[in-house]
Amino acid sequence: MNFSITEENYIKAIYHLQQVDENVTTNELAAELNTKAASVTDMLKKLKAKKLVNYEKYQGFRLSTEGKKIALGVIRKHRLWEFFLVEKLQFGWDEVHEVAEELEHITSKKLIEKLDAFLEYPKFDPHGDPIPDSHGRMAAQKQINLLDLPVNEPAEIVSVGSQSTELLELLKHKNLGIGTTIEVKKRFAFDHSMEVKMKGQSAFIISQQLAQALFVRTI
Amino acid sequence: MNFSITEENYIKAIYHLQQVDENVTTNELAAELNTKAASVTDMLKKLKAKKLVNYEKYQGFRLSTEGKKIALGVIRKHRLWEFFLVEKLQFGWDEVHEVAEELEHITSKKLIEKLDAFLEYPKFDPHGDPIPDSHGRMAAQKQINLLDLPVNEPAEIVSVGSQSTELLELLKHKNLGIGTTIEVKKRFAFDHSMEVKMKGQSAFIISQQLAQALFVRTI
DNA sequence: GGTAATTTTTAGATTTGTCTAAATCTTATT
DNA sequence: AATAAGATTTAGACAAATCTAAAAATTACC
Repeated sequence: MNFSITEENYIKAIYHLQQVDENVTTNELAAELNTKAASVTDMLKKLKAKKLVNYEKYQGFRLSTEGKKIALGVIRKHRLWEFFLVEKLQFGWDEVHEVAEELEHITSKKLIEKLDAFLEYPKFDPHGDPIPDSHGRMAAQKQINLLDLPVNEPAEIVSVGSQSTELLELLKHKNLGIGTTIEVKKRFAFDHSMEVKMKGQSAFIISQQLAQALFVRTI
Repeated sequence: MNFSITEENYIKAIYHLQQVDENVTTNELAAELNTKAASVTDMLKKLKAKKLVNYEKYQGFRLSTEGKKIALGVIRKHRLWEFFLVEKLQFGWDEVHEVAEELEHITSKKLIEKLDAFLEYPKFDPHGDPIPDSHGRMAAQKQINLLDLPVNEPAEIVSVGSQSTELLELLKHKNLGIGTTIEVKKRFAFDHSMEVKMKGQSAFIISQQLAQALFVRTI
């Protein structure tokens, strides 16, 4: 079956919200999609009729098995295109999100399989997120939040918590990115800020908000 | 300004019809787009309001200068993507049209410039049609119809007159394609069929309809 | 030049996705 | 357990793009 771009965007958004909390609410989804609760209710009826969500009035909702499959398909396309944009077209990793939001809705199955082969079956996208394979399977990222990284343990940044331009701009400014090696030197309980250090550079302070958006793997 | 996918498809279709006859009619366009004359009239009012067509009720219409610019932009994207699909993703040249119909509507300007660079600024797409540059300029194809090719003059196929799957299937069957060298051996006035020959193969017959769909350049 | 045939446009309806405002349900509080 | 606050749904409207059927304009023809 085929789905509209809007339907795909709803499904993808529900998938992302489910990562945090299995049961998704109307207001949460409206906020995620910059739309109104009433519009969400309308769309949920459609998605329920298509058996993509399990939804009971006033009770919240979650994706059905079929819905998850659709979500993973869209995410696969999104992340493969991001990889293509960065690795082949020399885009910066902080400027590919919007373009991939459009490319992910191209329908050809053959296209995405051939693109995957052309890119030599990458496992992670430029933001460090795993790319689902054609069956929806993806590598588990055993990553922890920078807030939870013990002091003096070098770790590699593997993923960022959001794709907002504001965050990406800040990361660029501080020269932080996927693959950067970083170490926590000191924590300040008052505001949860922390002093961190990159190899060969002097230490600097990052805020709680920023630390929370960064995921690392110890090395 | 930004245009909807539907608007872009109308503009592109008008552009193509104008190649044959400068003044385009409502019915022609409806046939080209597989829609109804009433829908065309509605859209023409919109395009006129946006100053993309010169249109007077009942009088037919043509693209404005601005409209032509939009059309060339869409055609540029379409042909660049076709080139990408064939050269990089190993698609057959007869299976790229539908996919490119979707890709041509991706809006990022930066994407298309980077794609152009990645492909090393190709001048012709896999069907032999010239690719407009970022200013809308394209190489003129001094090509003639196979129907008009003199007997015993070897020529190279540079373009096909339509992208219909029926035509492409026939070409594949006969092993004809862009770049094929061909020579007319004999013409039959009765049905305008002709005997042609490819280097190292025995001659065979092609119909008027097929010959009409092939454009060649003598060598 | 008047009528017939054809083309084009208008009028009114439909579908998809959205909105605001009002109604209804759930949850939190006392 | 009653009420207030908050979340969710319904009702009714709107814009984009489409359709069918009917009206209007153009063109073709005798």
